[in-house]
Amino acid sequence: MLITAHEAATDACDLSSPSSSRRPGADRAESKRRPTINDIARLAGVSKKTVSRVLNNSPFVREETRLRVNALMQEMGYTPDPQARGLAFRRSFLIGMIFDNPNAQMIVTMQEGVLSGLKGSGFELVVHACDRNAPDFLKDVSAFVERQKLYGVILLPPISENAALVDLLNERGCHYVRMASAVIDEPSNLVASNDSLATADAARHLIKLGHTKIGFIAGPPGFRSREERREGFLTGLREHGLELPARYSVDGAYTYESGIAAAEKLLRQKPRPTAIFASNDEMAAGVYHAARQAGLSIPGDISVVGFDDTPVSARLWPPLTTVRWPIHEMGRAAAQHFLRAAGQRQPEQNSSVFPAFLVERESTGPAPA
Amino acid sequence: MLITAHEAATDACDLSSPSSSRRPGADRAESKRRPTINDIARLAGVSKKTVSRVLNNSPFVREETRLRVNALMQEMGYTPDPQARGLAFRRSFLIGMIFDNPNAQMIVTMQEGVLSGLKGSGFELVVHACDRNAPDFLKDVSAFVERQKLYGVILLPPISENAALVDLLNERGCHYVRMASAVIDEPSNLVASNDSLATADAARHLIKLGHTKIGFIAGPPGFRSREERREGFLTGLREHGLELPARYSVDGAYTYESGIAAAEKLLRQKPRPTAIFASNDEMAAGVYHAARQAGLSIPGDISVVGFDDTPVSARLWPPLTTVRWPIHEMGRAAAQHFLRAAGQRQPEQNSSVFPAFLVERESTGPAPA
DNA sequence: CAGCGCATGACACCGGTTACCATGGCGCGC
DNA sequence: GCGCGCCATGGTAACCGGTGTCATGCGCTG
Repeated sequence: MLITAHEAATDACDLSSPSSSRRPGADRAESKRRPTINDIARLAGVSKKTVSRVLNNSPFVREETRLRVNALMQEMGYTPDPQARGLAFRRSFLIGMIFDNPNAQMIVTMQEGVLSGLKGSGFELVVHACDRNAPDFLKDVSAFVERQKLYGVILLPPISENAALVDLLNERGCHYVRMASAVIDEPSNLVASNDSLATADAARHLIKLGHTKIGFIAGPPGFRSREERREGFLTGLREHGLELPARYSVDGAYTYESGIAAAEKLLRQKPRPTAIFASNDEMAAGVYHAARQAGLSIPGDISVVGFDDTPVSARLWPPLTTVRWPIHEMGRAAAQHFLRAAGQRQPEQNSSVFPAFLVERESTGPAPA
Repeated sequence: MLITAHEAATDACDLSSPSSSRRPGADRAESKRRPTINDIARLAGVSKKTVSRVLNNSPFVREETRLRVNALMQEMGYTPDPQARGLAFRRSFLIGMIFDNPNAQMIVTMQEGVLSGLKGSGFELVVHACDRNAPDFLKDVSAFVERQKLYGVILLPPISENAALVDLLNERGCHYVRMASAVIDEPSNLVASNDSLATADAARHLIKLGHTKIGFIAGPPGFRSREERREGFLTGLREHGLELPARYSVDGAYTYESGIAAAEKLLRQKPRPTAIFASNDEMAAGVYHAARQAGLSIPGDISVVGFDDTPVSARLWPPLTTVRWPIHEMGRAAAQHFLRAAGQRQPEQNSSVFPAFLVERESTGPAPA
């Protein structure tokens, strides 16, 4: 049963109307009515169609008329009803943000970025959590987009790489932005960071400190970022003639626990690596744990680098050297993508890349002799 | 300018219509139309009004008719258009979550809880960040609620304690739920934890370990949780005949940095406290930092207790003893509050308290001799 | 047979939009 | 100099997809 049960207040036996459970002054109902387009039209002495033209920036309105109508709207505090507008447009003014992601900080930061970009535009942000492994994943998302007639959709990693989902949105003609860790296949409707470059920097940083035995903890399969960070890291190594032997490369799951397990495995290798790059901060925190258990000091015995620059990374001891990517800015960019689509401005620049970069803190130091 | 610019596609010079920038197969427009209430009515051989009655669970529909219509809706994959419904209801089916809160983990967990409670109900969650100190704070929130005709609003701490905002919602007749750290003044429309009880437990825990010189880092003014946690802590102390001398009580700001500063101040006191309670985990992490700088071991030289049980607390070393409050469940409860209002079920139980409790980890130990 | 309750339908309406038409001013051709 | 047609502008009706209001037909009971 998908439908909410609204006992029909009139048809039904009217058991205590929904809204009036506690409303101090419900008598001044008429006076507090929101102004409608008809009110504005009447007061301005024009037709509602003309007001509508003003709202929609139609060029066929005399300047004087436009000014008069705009002033009146301002004065009356008029804002058009998004539902009525959406009904006629066959499209709502809602942006959906769809995610299935363990990284709370990333979600909130992204949200803030999108909201700041959307502020004052009349668009609102609707969040939607989902489970990309559920059998009805596609149906669920599709129903959400369809029902709400979303104006646009923001896909967070890893579901931003779900081809079936992207196809579905394309077919439906729904605006969308994919957030990704690299410019992937088809670069349209994409807001991306360049994880591989930053990760290569991380590798160079370690090499410059004299490390040659470097362990790598990869992300889980299914994440584009896993590949980007891995490739970038290998690139950084190869520049200096280094390779990544299989025994120094372990898979993780982007979780604390998986970071511990991976680090324990790496620390058992002979010779023991003198540095470890973890593909995200959570796993780097796991490396800290494992190093402490093994009685190793950071960075004296072993250097650690993470990725994400979450608050955790600065709370660890010593503070973690990690990679920061500009999530907030990427969120703003996504919002602006939709505003451009709505306002028809510069439709050409609909893809953008935001650089990630290494933040050097105290978890990396010279390789021990 | 509040209004989004939609160049009128017909009136205007039609510069490349908004949506059709890249749509593979746009010809089968008619066949893929979503079924409307009229379609269902026609196929069922009833009027649209009767279909509407079925949708709204009106008791005045013959059982046979209801079944027939329901079956047809199922078969056709019909879902009512929330915009059209909302337009007629003068109320949307959107729940707004309003926050001004630094705690990302809390926001995401709350969101997840709300979403899980809302799932399948037809309601959607719209997030709205705000700045409670901005001059147009009230106007901004009010405009949001008004424009979207929100069905309900969830207020996160600390703005859940903003009396002006609550009044505004009451006047408007808008459903709302306040999230709080205690049952405050008027307990209606409230979902709360009982911070004071859990904090008292924390105090007892430390006392049981032999601590008598206990430092306390309070939250910032303006947060109800500041008072609750403080009161609870004092209660726990007094049960055992202890007091909190002024020199052992410091204000913090719920941030890492403020935790460091507060802890440094406490550690300078003579005699030095052997335990510190920080009113949230971020500040507890700050205490770790200060203790490390002072060359003190946790919990050997000093025990630390936090509050929130954020992921950070388990990543610290040693893992932090802290208080967990069931944010996820509280979010679900908030969602169900609105569903009850919509479905008219048990309208009496519209307030609920969810217990917080101490999670003992390894940052607390016997008081040093 | 009046009167009542249930089940249903006709119709206007929510607040915007589009499609189409009416008007009035102006430039143009004769 | 006058009539015609075009373009800019604004009005009207229908529509988007659901609701509320009220009237109606039916079978019952008293």
